[in-house]
Amino acid sequence: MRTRGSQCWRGKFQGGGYRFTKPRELILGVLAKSKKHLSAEDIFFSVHKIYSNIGLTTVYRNLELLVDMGTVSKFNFGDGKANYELSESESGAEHHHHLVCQKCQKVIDYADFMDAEKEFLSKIEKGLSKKYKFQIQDHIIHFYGICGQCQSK
Amino acid sequence: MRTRGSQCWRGKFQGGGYRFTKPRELILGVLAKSKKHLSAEDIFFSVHKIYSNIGLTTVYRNLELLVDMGTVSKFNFGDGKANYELSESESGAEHHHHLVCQKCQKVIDYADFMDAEKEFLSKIEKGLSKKYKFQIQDHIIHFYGICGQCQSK
DNA sequence: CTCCTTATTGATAATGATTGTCATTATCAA
DNA sequence: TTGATAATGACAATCATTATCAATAAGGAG
Repeated sequence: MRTRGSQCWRGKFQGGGYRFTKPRELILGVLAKSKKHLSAEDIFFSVHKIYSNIGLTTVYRNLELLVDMGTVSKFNFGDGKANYELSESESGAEHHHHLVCQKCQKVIDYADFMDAEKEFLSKIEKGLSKKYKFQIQDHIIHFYGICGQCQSK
Repeated sequence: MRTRGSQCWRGKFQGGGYRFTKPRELILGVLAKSKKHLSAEDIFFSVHKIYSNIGLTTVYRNLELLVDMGTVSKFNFGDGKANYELSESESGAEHHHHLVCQKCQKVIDYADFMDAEKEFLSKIEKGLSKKYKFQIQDHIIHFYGICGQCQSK
């Protein structure tokens, strides 16, 4: 279940006719360690510390590729920049969703009530994909509101 | 329940110490007629047809205000631009969510299974807001996948 | 109705995130 | 080891959005 070590990633790339390069290894390494959504720039800076040759363009290019490969998930929380994280199937991370504070833009991950969610999704996914002929691959649930800190101001 | 006519909107603005201006009237008019998520540029062009003085900056400024007032909802579907629509409480529109095609970026609204959703939300909202001290105001559910047209290509 | 304060506007420039270009470099199959 | 070409990085370009600022207009006071 666990995908460990860069050799495993090598195969993913080569299987798709892609090459396994230093930037790709390091970008995935950063994502794997962080386990929380990072912006392209965050990733750029992290990689830059250990590989100062890296270009921001390369980070964007590879994130796009990784999203296409299904290895990485891309989110938009409404602050103008995209965030990326290893997709759950890759990271073994818990399935989770987000609470987005509309004052300070903070994002809280939560992974509670997944039993209730599973029950809910099982009820509707089939119906939706039939009615709209839409092949569902993924879903997100975002709650918007005010976080504790912002409430007490 | 129905909020009809621009005089009703006038009050909303004036109540908040804002003025009721032509651009604001027209922007709301476009949103009210369209009933589907429009980008700032979409709105700009629509208003421009009947009021060619309008500036794109003004559209952005007023959309921001309207979002703050809770009159308009802002979405990010991941295509780089934000989309706006009258919030449900204003438009009387059905509560709905979105199916986002990852190939062609098309967005399908759906309003099915709302009973199941209500049941699900009632189970988890209270728990979430307690556990994370997060005051929930709104939520979105997006399903990502491939739409019918793109499947048959 | 007129005046006056000031919220609002629109043109413009500026920003910030992301994408395109292209010559150079490096991967990996043969 | 070598060669075809995928991938890179520097740079310029684009796209959405935001800041600036002088000119305009909404609406309350008189």
